[in-house]
Amino acid sequence: MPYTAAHKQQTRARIVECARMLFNRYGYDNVSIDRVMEEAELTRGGFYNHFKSKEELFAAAVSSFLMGRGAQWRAEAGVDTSGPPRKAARQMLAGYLSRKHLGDLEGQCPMIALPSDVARASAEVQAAYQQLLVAMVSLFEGSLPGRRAAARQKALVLAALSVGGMVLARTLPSSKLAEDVREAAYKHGVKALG
Amino acid sequence: MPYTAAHKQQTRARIVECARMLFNRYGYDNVSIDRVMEEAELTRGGFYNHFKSKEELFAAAVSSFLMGRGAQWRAEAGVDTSGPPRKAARQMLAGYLSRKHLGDLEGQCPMIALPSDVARASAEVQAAYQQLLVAMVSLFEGSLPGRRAAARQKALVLAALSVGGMVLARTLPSSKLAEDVREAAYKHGVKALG
DNA sequence: TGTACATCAGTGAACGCGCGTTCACTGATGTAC
DNA sequence: TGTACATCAGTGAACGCGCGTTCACTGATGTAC
Repeated sequence: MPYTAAHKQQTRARIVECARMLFNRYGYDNVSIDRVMEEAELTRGGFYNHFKSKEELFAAAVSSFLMGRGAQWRAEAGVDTSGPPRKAARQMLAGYLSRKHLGDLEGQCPMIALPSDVARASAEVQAAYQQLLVAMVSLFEGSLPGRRAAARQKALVLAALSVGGMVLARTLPSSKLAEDVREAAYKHGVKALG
Repeated sequence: MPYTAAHKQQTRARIVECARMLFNRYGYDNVSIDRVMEEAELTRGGFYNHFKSKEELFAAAVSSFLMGRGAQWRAEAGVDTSGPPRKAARQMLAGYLSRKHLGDLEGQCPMIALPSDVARASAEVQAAYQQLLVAMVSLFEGSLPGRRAAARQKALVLAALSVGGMVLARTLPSSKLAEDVREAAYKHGVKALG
């Protein structure tokens, strides 16, 4: 067998990572396969050795965030999931709703960058999006005291507030309003986490 | 002057309304000018008699919701802005986070349908989006008692929660989770409104 | 009241361009001997 | 250890197609007489 299996895997991962960054910044429809492959220092023809369609790449790109760039994101934001859950949740909230995260077009969470793109995409892409939400909800839920049902409900609210606040802030023209929304969501979240 | 000014205005309004519905359902990039004009029972060539670019149409489509389809939306949802503000805010919240609104792809609020499209569009489009948010925040803010600053902050949180809850529910595959997010956001909103 | 005219909303062919995908190929590589 | 070979990751030209926009035109209409 020429080329190792690891070599192909690495190439694939490089394509996915480039796609994730470009989709995040420009949106799914505005990024061509050519552009992704060029960014990965490859030529377009090889794309279909790795993916059966552009849509499959989309799912892989969204999905990759959790363990890939998202892990780095958590490290940079100081989110320590091995410590006390309460502390981790507070760190997550602070990092997620930070001004830094708002401005990080390529590194930001795909839940913020791509909601309407995903809403119109295949079930596979939506499933990848759901993974991200489930991870966030679980982190919040695990940090909340009291009965399970109540904690889960509160965690869902915190997730909707976090993603919603950031989506709004990203969508508005850079303005005091955008900053106010982000700030208000953060402050309310901190209070709700306790 | 052949054709009345009103005639041209009406044609323009028809194009904008068709565009709003199509953008809402399929997204800005997935709807061609040809498609919009066809839906409005016109041919593509006439488009540039009314708009200088597709992007200008986008801004008009988002902007049109507030006084156009949005007014109808409020009427159907039983939102009575001429009555007590408290009551109007409760009606708005119930309508906005309703299952019916979630399923209404063409008639839904553009803040839910098009956030990432708008985030990548021109400042004019983003300004139109901001109009919608300002209207919602004002409605909530006016219904909340207490000091202005606190009421405004609470109103921003309610808007982030409402839009965020619906954006997440729309983006997830139709699942229990989507329904849970919508429900949790609604229940928390009701409590926060008081 | 009836008619000729000027206006401009609307038409439809055409433009250059970039898209997702296919395909015959090339050449770097791990393996068998 | 050195070499011939089979594999398949990667190449780049080509495909049909739909896009946003332009433009020379047509013909329905309100107005002047």
